[in-house]
Amino acid sequence: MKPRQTDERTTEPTDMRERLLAVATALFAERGFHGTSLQAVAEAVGIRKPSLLYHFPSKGALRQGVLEAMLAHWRADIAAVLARSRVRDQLTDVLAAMIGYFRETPHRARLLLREALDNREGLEALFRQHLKPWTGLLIEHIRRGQAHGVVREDARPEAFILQMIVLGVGYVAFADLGGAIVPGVMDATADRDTDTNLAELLRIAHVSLYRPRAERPAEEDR
Amino acid sequence: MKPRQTDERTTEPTDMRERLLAVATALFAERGFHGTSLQAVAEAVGIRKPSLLYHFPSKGALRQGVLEAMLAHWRADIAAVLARSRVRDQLTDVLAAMIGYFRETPHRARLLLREALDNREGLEALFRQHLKPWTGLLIEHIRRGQAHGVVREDARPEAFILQMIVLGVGYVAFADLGGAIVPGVMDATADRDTDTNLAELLRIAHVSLYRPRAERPAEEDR
DNA sequence: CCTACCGATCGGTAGG
DNA sequence: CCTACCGATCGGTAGG
Repeated sequence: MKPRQTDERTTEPTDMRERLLAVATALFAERGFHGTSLQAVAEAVGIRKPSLLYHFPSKGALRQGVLEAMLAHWRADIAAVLARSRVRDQLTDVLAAMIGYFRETPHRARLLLREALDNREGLEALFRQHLKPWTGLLIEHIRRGQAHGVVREDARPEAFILQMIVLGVGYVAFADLGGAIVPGVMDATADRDTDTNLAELLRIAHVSLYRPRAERPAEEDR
Repeated sequence: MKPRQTDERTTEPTDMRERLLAVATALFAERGFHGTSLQAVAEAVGIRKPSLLYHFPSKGALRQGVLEAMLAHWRADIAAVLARSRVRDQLTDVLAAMIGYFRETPHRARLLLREALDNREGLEALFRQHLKPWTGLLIEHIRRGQAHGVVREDARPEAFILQMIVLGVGYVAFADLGGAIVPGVMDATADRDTDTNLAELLRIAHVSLYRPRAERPAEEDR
């Protein structure tokens, strides 16, 4: 929204800002906000600490920038996901797409969890603005599904979506931890088990949301 | 296992250790390991920092102590939960009991998530020792349920348990964040919605694990 | 975007 | 369990 100030004196245009955001995102995600020093961020992009502080006047401002950049990506990407998957019977497609999206950059899932833990208020404010509208759409879709007899009547739309977000984000963030918790998971080939875990997640979502086909009313268009 | 050294010169016996662990657990959970200073821990129990370092020779040792104390509690409490709920049809009882247990001390759920994020190896080692045997029992129980035709055949026992742990811990840790994510959740009375969310979590678990009663074979004892 | 520098706080030690 | 103290690093500023 704010017109980004371009510094005329610099050789390259200010994509330095974006490089800093990318590096800070990764470091905050892996080591946490308090576990990451400005020095470490600056070093990773090849500048000095005071130069970083020119782009972001404080460490808190950097955090805010990281959070806003992530949410901005979501706005676009979630819209794309929702548009791509024609949601009729397959609301779980949306979930699958979300998880796939997060799996490409597990950074984001971990950063999200961290911020939920130690920056609750800041995250809440951003969520309310950027995420709530989209979850609202999904909830409404579930309600319509219930009216059409496709979705189970005992499902509580809001609570269901909330649980699926928790499950999806948590699953991605901790995908590699499975073997330590449950015997037989991820002891051997990692990819195979990751697929199994993902498939199970989607099965849980699907079974707990949709009525069995046999019990559904005859299907029509729309 | 290690015989705890009792300091003869001290007036009170060394329950100072336990007070330190309790306070450190709370602070690590709320502010994170890197966000908590030894000074803050010492201050909270009313001693000086070097005195803390007498009980725990380093910050890392304190973290380890906190983790081990938590896992030790689990060993006992999980056993109690498993013994209490006669698991026949109601494996979700175990889940409900677990969540109830965590809800009493949300500290533990948050601490667990934090450690999973920035102390992966340390946590893995502890899990492998203390948690895996219990999850193994649950998995075997699910398998038996499948053999008896009570549990859905498409459920993958290991992956299911893993997802339920992620869901349970995540739900407790972020219970108060729901309103910011999903419209209509926790906008009004918090307790009411917490119950709704919990009920939905249990519904999801139950529906996705058990076959509908109608489809089950005639039930016999054991 | 840099060098030079600041006070505060960090985890930890010495020594009793 | 304390006082006294350490070097290192923290986030941030001055000034160019």
